[in-house]
Amino acid sequence: MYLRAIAFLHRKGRQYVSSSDLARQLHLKSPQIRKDFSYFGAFGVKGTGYHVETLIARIRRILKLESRQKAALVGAGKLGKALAEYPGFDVYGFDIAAIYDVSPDKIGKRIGSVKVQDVAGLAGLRDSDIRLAILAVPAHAAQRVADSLVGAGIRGILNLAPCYLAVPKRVKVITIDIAMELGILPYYV
Amino acid sequence: MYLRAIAFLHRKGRQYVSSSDLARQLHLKSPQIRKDFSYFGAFGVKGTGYHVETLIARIRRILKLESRQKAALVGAGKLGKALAEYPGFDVYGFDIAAIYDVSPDKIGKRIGSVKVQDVAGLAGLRDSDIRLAILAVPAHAAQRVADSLVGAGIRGILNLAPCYLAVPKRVKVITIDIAMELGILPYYV
DNA sequence: CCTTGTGAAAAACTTCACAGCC
DNA sequence: GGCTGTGAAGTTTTTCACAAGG
Repeated sequence: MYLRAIAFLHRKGRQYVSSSDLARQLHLKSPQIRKDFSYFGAFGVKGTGYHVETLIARIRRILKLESRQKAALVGAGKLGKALAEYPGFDVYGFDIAAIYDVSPDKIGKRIGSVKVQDVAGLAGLRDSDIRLAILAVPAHAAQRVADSLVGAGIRGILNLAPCYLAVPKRVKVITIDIAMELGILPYYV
Repeated sequence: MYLRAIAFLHRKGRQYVSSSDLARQLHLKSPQIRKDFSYFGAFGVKGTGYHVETLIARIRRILKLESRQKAALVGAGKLGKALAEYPGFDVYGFDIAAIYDVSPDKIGKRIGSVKVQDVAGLAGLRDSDIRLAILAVPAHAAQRVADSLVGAGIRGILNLAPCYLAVPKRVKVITIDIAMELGILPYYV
């Protein structure tokens, strides 16, 4: 979250940022931000703020994002295609290095520069250096694919299907349920 | 969140569910769930659990989801198109009732049964009963569109662009930054 | 025996306040 | 004057423990 806001300032050529600047932008209180940053190890400059580039490097290291990482995408439907060509992953240093689908119509086609492979071959991920996967398949197929991903040595799954996934503890799952997020809006209006 | 899990049980024909069942499924502790439900007003049956249909009705009422709601979609790019045809919104009772884009290539075309309109006409939303919007435009355009939406009387925005939006307090914004979510996975693996 | 509902204890998080430094 | 770093205070959230009911 911080990374996005700070990277934005960095692109605007900003050298230093103060906790209260960030607080305003992120709708947080400034001591909150200082406390968070102090967990990273203190490196702010009193009277000036935090050095933007140092801050970015520090956060990247904590998130283990120093080097570019590869991720696999499973599901080349409309959502999958949109994600495959989404430029936003680049900011965090991610490359979509493999794409899988069940549909024979899609297998063999290219999305960008990546060829769509048969999900049946998911196990082949074990021999690659891909340890993250994005799941953009229908909910009813999600658990099955997740099992294959786990079997293929995947360590983290970003699940776009509206369901919970049962996985071993060593695998981290983050679920984004877009419809659910929309569902909580009426509560506030 | 509860709604998704409970609706799932409902489709499987389950009549009652206990707090510990849900806890297992949602990776929470059972007293947590009982406490949450008790805020809704207690209606569990001791020794049996909660009546699934009553629970769904109760949650829908709290989230103001009793009747179907309309939402506008701004941005008919790849992501926008994927969302427009995403069946998941239906579960929560949402209809995508209007779609907007800037591109002349897209304006006038249909996505599903909805015709894409020019964003310049966003203000026309004021005369409709649409009070929620989904924003699927590039980050650099998001604030501008958000301003138009606010001007058109929109009360809630689901923002898919990786940026913060400045809006009046009466408007609720929920931002989903898919790349950011992927970005926190390496931290855990 | 299985469950809920809830007060009390514990933990986590947030905010405040201010000393110290540029 | 403007800002960081941090202990202390305050607040919210989570967990525990258990009485009471089907």
